Amino acid sequence: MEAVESVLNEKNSLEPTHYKPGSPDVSSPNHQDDRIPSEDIEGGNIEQAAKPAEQDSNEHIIDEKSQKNVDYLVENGELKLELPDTLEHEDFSKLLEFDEKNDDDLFATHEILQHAIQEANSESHDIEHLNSDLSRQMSLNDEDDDDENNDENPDSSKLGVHEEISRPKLNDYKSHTEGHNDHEMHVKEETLSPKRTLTDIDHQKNLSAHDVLTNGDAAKNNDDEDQFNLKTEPEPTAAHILESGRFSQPKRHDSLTPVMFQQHELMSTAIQDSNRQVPKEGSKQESLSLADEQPTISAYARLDFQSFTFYVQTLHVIIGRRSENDFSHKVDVNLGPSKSISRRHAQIFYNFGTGRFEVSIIGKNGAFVDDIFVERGNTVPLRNKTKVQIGQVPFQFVLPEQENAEQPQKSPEIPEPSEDQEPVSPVKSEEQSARPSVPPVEKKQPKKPAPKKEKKPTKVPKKVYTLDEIPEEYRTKPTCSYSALLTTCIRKYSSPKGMSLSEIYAGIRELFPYYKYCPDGWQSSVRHNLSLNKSFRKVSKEGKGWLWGLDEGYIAERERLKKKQAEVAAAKAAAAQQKLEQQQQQRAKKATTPGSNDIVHRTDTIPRSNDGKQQSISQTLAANRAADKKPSADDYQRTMKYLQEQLMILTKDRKGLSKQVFASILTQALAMTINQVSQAAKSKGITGNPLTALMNKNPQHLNLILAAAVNAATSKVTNGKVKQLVDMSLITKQAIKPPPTLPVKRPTPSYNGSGNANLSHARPPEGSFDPTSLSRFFQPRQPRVATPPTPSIPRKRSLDKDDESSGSEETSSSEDDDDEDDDDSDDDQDSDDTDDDENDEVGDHKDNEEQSEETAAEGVYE
DNA sequence: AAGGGTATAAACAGGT
DNA sequence: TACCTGTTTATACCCT
Repeated sequence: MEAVESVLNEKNSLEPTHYKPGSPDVSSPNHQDDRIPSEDIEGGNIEQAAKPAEQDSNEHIIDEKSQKNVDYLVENGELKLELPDTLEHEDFSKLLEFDEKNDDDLFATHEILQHAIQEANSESHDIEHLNSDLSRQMSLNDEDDDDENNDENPDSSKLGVHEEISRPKLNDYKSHTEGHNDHEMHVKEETLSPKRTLTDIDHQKNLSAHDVLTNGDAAKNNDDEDQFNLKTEPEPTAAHILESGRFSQPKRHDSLTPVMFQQHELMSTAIQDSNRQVPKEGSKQESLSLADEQPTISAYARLDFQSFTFYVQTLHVIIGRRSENDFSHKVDVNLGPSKSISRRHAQIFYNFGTGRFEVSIIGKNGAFVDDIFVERGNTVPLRNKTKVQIGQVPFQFVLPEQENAEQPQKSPEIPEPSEDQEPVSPVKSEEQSARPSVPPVEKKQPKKPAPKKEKKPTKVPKKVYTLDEIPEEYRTKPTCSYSALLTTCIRKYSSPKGMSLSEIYAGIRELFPYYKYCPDGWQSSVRHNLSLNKSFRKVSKEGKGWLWGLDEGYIAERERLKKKQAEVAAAKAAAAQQKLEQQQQQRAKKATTPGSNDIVHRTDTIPRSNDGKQQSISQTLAANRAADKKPSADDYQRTMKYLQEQLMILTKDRKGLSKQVFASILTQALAMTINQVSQAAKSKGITGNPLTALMNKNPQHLNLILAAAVNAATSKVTNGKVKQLVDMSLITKQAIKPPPTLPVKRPTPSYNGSGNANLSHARPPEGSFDPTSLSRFFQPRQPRVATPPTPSIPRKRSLDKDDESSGSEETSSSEDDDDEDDDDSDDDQDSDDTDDDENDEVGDHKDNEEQSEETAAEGVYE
């Protein structure tokens, strides 16, 4: 308590600088209505009073056209800054180039002056100012979205007392022209300062140690007026505060005395300090015609945006995004609706502990301070002319002291100005920590011990996102390969001249935001791919790099090759399967031979189906039953021949499809048919050659299956452009070439009886066959759920691989082609969904897209 | 088990 | 000089 008392007696002061409002008439009476009556505050109603005040009076959209209103508002200090809606993109886009080179231009727009006049204002947030520190601390932990309430509530009670003191009064601003008043105000505020200190101290109690290192120190040292001296600085390093050596303010400022900012001064200083363009001044002059007569505006500092100026008249300013009708949260400086800007993106506040203004980055996208990226949760000091960029909106923090260097320093305490624009280093400097306290004097004279010639800390390390910061859907890496990624990207964004590497990077990030958040390294892979994968070629040279494009020829060739391989694979698969079945049949046959009790025995030898699983008893039995069936090298041949012929018959009408496409369709259809029939039979424990059996027994049905497969394949291959090649409605009536006479007399017994769920429809004669039932065979392939954790984006392996896998072994036959199959599970379960038989919808857009992309992108390095 | 395809990382050279 | 771009090499993993 002693400390508190002493603090209260302190003569620290924090006073705003006085600016001349841009508006001509300043004469209007103070408009205190919107301000929180001190009674309320003192009476402990701060919370109640504060909120309405914030919402109602803090934010007014300035209509540049209604100068009158503006003036009025300005006068009353109510005016809050908000970007004109129209400013949004185009205007901001100019600011994209914010960097040293463009500083001048950026800040040269004449609009600045105009806005300076109109928007000099913001005031109030009384409560907040008081709490600057506290709210800062708190907000650091805040999520972007839950905001102000959290900030203010907790402390408001304590703050209330200080409120009256710290709150700048508009009256004062007006009377400024008479230098004397300044003094008065100054004094007035000094008395208040101590309370702030108290507040700070109080806050400290409530804050976790790590949150308030600086303040904590201050509290300890508050014995005399120097309580805020740098003594407390020693370890000002709250985890969240990053400062560069040069920023380290050796000493704390006992007070922050406001300086009068006069418009004309601003202009001139601006010109000389920042090389601002005269034109700007001119324009400003226009609007500031009354400059001389105008009262000054008290402000601690100001924020120079490209097209307006915001005067920091409170000790706590929230910068963020607010949509037009959203008054749910307070924003002192509205940066527009861009989603890249958080609703509460940053807050500027005066840190009594360090005696300077600081900016805390609250927004999840971080911000740039002097071109250095500062991520959320960090706080950096603000020096004169510190550049800040939030989203795409840059602005400059300007301390009056610097500007009015000529003027007698009213406030030696104001954070030291410095001409240099050295960037803030995210790394804490040794200097700072090493230098416990520096006499106020020091602070002024030597620029800074930091003779750093440092240009810029080499490179800003990319922000490392925590999981929470990454949108859920962008946390997992896309499953598609880089080559697919690149192909897609180039297809989508490239101009005929190609895309530069950086454009490709950007395109990829755009396509897959995952790459916005993931650590760097993928770029290397991208380059590697561009170089090695022949799908990509250099189109033209630009600057130091090339513009990249696709080698469509190569890609087409690749595709063709792939299809070919797919065909071969399918054939192989079919052959393999056939062979297998033959073997099984042979064994089964043997098993049935008299005197052999080796049925059981055989069960051991045959037992494994291709998938390596133990054959079930029923399978074994089925195999045994089929044992007497004639081995079927012939069958196989015959069946294949039949299928091929039927395919040709069914697809007489090629609907203009190219040979290549057509071949692909046939291949896939054949593969589908074989796999599905075989699989269905297998799943029922049927051995033998179900295809042959079906062919023999019910060719009509087989044709239906074939037709459905053709349509599915067609839709798939053509990406839905052609839905069906075969008219299913006619298929049953279509002339069917009779199956070749069989050397084998009887149809596969095994198939005969039981049939399987899928084939069961075949039992009844053609007439009763419901083609719809086939649709389930050819459902569009679902993205493989099996592929573990990585979801959001499609599967990864290329088409050809899938094709191959389809044929490889029966195990996989069940899930054969990625593209054509549907999972087994589907077979039995959602057999009769609403699919139309004929148009088995093959894949949704995405599926198709991906497929084609992947297909095209199929990357082969050599 | 071998080989192909792909992902990563890194070294290096040349350009800006 | 720092950084970007492009090439090349090496290694590892997965899949067929």
